[in-house]
Amino acid sequence: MTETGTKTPRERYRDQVRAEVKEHAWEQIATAGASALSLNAIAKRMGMSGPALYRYFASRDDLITELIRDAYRSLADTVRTAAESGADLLGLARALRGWALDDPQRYFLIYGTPVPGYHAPDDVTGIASEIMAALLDASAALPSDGPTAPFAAHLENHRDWAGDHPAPPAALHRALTFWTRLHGVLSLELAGHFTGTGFDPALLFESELAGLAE
Amino acid sequence: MTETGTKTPRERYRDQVRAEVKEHAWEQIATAGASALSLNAIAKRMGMSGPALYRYFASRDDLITELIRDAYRSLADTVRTAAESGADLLGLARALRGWALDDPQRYFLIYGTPVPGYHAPDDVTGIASEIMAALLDASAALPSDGPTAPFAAHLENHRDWAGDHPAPPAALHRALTFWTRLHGVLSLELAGHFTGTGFDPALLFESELAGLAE
DNA sequence: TGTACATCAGTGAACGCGCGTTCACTGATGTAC
DNA sequence: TGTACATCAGTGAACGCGCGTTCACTGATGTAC
Repeated sequence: MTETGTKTPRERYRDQVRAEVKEHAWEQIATAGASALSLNAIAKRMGMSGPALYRYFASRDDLITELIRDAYRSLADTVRTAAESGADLLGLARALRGWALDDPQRYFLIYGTPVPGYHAPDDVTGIASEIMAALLDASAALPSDGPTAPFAAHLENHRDWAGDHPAPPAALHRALTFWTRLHGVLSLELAGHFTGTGFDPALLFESELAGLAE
Repeated sequence: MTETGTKTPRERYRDQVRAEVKEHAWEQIATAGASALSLNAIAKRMGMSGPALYRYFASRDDLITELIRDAYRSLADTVRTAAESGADLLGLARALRGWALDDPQRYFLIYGTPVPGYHAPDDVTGIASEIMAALLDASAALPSDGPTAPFAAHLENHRDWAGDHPAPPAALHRALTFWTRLHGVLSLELAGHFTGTGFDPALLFESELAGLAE
C-alpha cells in the first residue's frame, strides 16, 4: 500500500492502459453500438492479445459497467460545472443537451433501450441523484407564482426521488417536467426521428423548455 | 399465381409458420433484447433445425426488418382505431401509452437506441406519417386560441414532416409538442428511470399532456 | 380414380467466424538486503 | 552498488460455445393428365 495520492510508475501505467482500453471501447460503441462491444476487438486495435485485457478488467461486463459509471459521472460533472458557473435551469438543460449531442451513444448507454436483466451498479444511483439535485437547486431558485398543478400535490407526498432536498412542491414539479421534456426532444432527435422533418430540433428544444422557466 | 384473396393450403401454412416464428422472435426480444435475437434459437424453440427458417426469412436482418415494420404497423393501427372511435388528442396519447406499456421492447425497437449503420426500410416512413397524420387531425380539431409561440412560425416554414396536412401552425406545434412530451415520459418510464421514485408515472403522463389540450 | 411428375418443407452435415475466458508460461520491472 | 527474489504485464494455445449461412438430400404434399 502506498500513501493515497502517490502512485508508483506501475500504477500510473495501469491507469493509462485502462484509460486507453476505455477510449477504444467508446469508439467501438459509437461505431457499432454497445451490444457489439468486444474485448478481443479492442485488444486487436491496441496491438495486444485478447487475454491481456484481463489484467485490467475482470470481464466484459465489468468494462461495460465501468463505462456506464463513467458516463453518469461525466454527465454529472457537466451539469455541476454549468451550475457552478451560474447557469439557471435552462442553462443546465442546454449543458445536458450539449453533452448528449457530443456523443449520442454515450447518452443512449444511460437513457436508451435497457438490456433486460441488466442492473446498473448501486453507486450510479448516487450519481443520478447528484444530477437531479442540481436540477432541483436551479428549479427552486426560480420564482414560482401562479397556481400549482394537481400533480405537484401528488409529488409532495412522493418525494423520495428528491432525497432530502427542501424544494417546495412546485419546484419538484418543475424540475421533473424539465427532465422529461428535455429527454423527449433529445431522445427522438438523437435516434434520428427528426431527420427529414425540416425544422430545427434546437429550436424545438428551446421552445419546449422556455415556457417552464417563467 | 392464384387469384388475390384466395390462398392455397400451402400458402396458409406458410403464413402460419411465419407468424409463429415472429411470435417466438418477440418473446426472445422481450427476454433478452433485440440484439440477442437469433434464428437458431428460435428454430430450436420451435422444434426445428436452424436452416429450416431460411424457407421463411431470407436472413436474420430480414426478420428484424419485418418485426420493425410490424411494430410500426401495430402502433399505427392502435392510433387509428382510437381515432376512429372518437378519441381526442389526449385519447390518442393514452392509446399510444397503452401500446407501449403492453410490450416495452417493441416500443424500444422503434424509439430506442438506434443501431449505427442500420436504416429502416423506406415503407415504414409512410406508416410513421400515418401516425403523425392522426395526431395532426386530432390537434387541428381542438380550438386554438391564445397567442402562437415563436416556434410555430418556424414550423410554418418547415412543415415537410406534416405532409400535405392542412393544419394551421398552432396545430402543428401542438401535435409535435404532444409527441415529444409523450415520449419524454414514456421513454424514461419504460427504461426504468422512475423506479423507486415513489410517484405515479401515469399521473406525470397526464399532467404533462393535460395542459396542452386546453 | 390412379398414376407420373413437380413443388416445396425440413434435415443434418459442414464452413468459417468471433466471442469470452482459462491457463501455463516468458520476460521485464520493481523491491529487499 | 550489486545481487536474489517477488511482482506483474503480456503471449499463445486451447476450450467450448453459438452464431449465420450454404448445400445436397429425403420425404411429404400438391398438380396434371
